[in-house]
Amino acid sequence: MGEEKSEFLKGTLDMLILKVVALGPIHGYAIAQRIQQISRDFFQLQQGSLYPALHRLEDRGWLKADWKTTETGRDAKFYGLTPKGRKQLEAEVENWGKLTDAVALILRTAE
Amino acid sequence: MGEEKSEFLKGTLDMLILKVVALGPIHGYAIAQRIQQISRDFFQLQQGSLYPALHRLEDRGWLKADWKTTETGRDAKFYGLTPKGRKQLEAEVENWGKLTDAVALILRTAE
DNA sequence: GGAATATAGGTAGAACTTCTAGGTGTTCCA
DNA sequence: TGGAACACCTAGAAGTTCTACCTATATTCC
Repeated sequence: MGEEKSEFLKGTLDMLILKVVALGPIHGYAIAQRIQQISRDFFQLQQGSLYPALHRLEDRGWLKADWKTTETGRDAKFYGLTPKGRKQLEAEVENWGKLTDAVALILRTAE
Repeated sequence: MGEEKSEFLKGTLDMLILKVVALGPIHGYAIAQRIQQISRDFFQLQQGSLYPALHRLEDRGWLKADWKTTETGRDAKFYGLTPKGRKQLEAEVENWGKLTDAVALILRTAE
């Protein structure tokens, strides 16, 4: 009943992943950590959301992955943005701005 | 290919409906029109999204409906906010603020 | 040495929302 | 009288995200 509930990503997950990847090559596990850190723990990205999302973005040609070795000697898939992915990120950011503007218009309405 | 695509509500639909209903008793068809008008056509709420959402909100005890007659002499279900619905709206607005703040933190990050 | 924890990858299936595409009937106006 | 706008609705598909699992390796602590 009174339990804490995990936060919904509300359709922003793809954009957030693209943005974090745009900062430089990074592997999946670190993407989740970064999103959580930067958002000050608001987003707690579960692996069951993360990996399907990464595969989806790769399938669409927005991300490209290479197996490399991390600093700590582990095998990990490093993701990078494709040119298509960069355009997609721009489009999503623009649309996010329009969406939040539209929501703000409605939330500000008073009778 | 180059066609216009309908806009996603990205999980905001419930909040938007609750907000519009909070402005005063209103029937479903008019809710969709208002959301579209106030958002300057950004949101184009389809009936197949609208009515299931209204029933969902009513089932959860956030909305209450009464059949009445419109000014133009038609039967319509007028929706109003329950006390529970008002609390839910406040909670959703608060969470929306936190969500957009968290997204903004990530989008503003530069390497 | 052995156990626990953190790191790193993943899948399966359910739950939920939203969309597409239909359907019914009424009132108004040309 | 016939079409557009109004007003209600459902079914089924598509898509995302969640819960709950799984594997394996490196590090740290007892």
